[in-house]
Amino acid sequence: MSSPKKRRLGSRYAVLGMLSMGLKTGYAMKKHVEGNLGHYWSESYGQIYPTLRQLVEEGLATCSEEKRKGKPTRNLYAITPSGRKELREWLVVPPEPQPQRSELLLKLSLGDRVASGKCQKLIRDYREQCERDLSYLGEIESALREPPPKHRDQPYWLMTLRHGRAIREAELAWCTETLEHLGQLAGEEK
Amino acid sequence: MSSPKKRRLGSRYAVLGMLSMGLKTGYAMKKHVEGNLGHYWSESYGQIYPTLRQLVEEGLATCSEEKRKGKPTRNLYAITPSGRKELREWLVVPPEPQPQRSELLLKLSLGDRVASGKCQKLIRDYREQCERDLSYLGEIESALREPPPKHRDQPYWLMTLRHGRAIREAELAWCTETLEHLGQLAGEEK
DNA sequence: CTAGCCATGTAATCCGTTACATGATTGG
DNA sequence: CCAATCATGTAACGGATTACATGGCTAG
Repeated sequence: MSSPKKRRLGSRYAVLGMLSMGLKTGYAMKKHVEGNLGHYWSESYGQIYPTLRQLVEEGLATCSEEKRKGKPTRNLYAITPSGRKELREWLVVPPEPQPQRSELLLKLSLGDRVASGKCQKLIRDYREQCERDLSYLGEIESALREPPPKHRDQPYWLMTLRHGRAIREAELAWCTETLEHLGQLAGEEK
Repeated sequence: MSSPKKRRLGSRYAVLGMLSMGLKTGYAMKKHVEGNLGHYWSESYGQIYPTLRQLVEEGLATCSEEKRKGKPTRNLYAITPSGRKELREWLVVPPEPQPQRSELLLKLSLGDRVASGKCQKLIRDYREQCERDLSYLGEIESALREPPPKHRDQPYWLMTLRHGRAIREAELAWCTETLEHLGQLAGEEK
C-alpha cells in the first residue's frame, strides 16, 4: 500500500530552507544560490518562482506585495510555522545516495581510444578547474569569517565549505597520481 | 550565430563507448553499467534502447537480429567507423563542470534548525555509506585485477576506481572532522 | 543614453527514471 | 511449477535548465 514513490523535491526544500534563513524574494534566493551555495547547490528561476507559489498554496509560506517608490514592486515571502515544521522533518531524513554521473571519468575510462596526450590534457584541465574551485571556496570562506556579527548558520556553512575543500584537494592529488599513470602508459606504448 | 546550445548527450556517448568496448546488446550494457560503472555512471533502459536506435539511424552503429534456438532473439549492435570517429572527437572535449547538488550539504547547512543529535546522525549515516562504497569499490578492483587476460581498458578503469577511493576517503575524513565540530557546537549550546 | 541591476514570471525543451508490458528459457 | 535471468521496448511522469518576455531605476 501507499506505493513508495520516490520524488526528489530538492528544490522545494531548498526554497523552504532559504525562507527559513530570512530571504524574502525569489530574486534574492537566486543570488544567494549563485553566490553562496554554488559549490553544492543550484537553482533556476524556473524552479524558484513556481515553488514559492506552491508553498503559499500549501500554507507553508505567505506572500505579500510590497510597493516601493523608485524601485520595482516585489513579492515578499515568509515561512509559516507549518513550513518550519515540514522543513525540520525533511532535514532529519537521511538523503538516499543520488546516482552521480561523471563525464570526466566516463571519458577517462575510454582513454585508450585517443592519443595519450589528449588524455593528459583532460586531466590537466580538470586539475585547473579544481584549483579555481579552491580559490573560489577560499573567497567565500574569508567573506564568511570576516565580519563580527556571526550568522547563526555560519558554523554549518563552514562545514560545507570544508567539505568542498576536502573533495577538491583529494581530486588534486588524484589528478597528479593519474597524470603519472598516464605517463607510464604512454612510455610502455613505445 | 550558431547559438551555443548546451545539450548534455551523456547517454549517447556512454552507449557509443560501450559499443566501442564490444558490448552488443542493450541488456548487456545495462548490466555493465550496474556492475562496473556504478560508481560514476548510471543508465536506464529508457535511455539505452532509444539511443541505440538513434545511433543506427545516424549511421554510427549497425544492428542485426540474431535468432538463436533455446534463447530469446536479440539485436546485436556494433559501432561503425564514423561512430568511432564521433566518439573520439567527444572524448577530447573537456567536460564542462556539471552543477552538482548535494542533499546532504543542503541539510547540514540548515542544521541549526534541528537538535544537534539529529545532525550527527546524518553524518554518521553518511560515513557508513562511504564505507560501504569503499568496500564495493574494493570488490570491483580485485575482480578487475584477478584474471591474467588484461583488458585493454583495464588501466583506465583502475584510474576511475582510484578516483572513487580518493573521494570516499576524503569524505570519511571530513565526516570525522565534522562530527567533532558538531560535538563542540552541542557543547557550547549548554 | 545605455548598460546593468532589480524583479517577476512562463513556455519549450531536454534529460532521465519508473513502471509497465511481453515472453522465452533454465535451474531448482 | 516457480523464480530468476535473458531480452526488448514504450509511456508516463518528473525535474531542471534555457530562452524568452517585460519593465523600471540608477550610475556612468
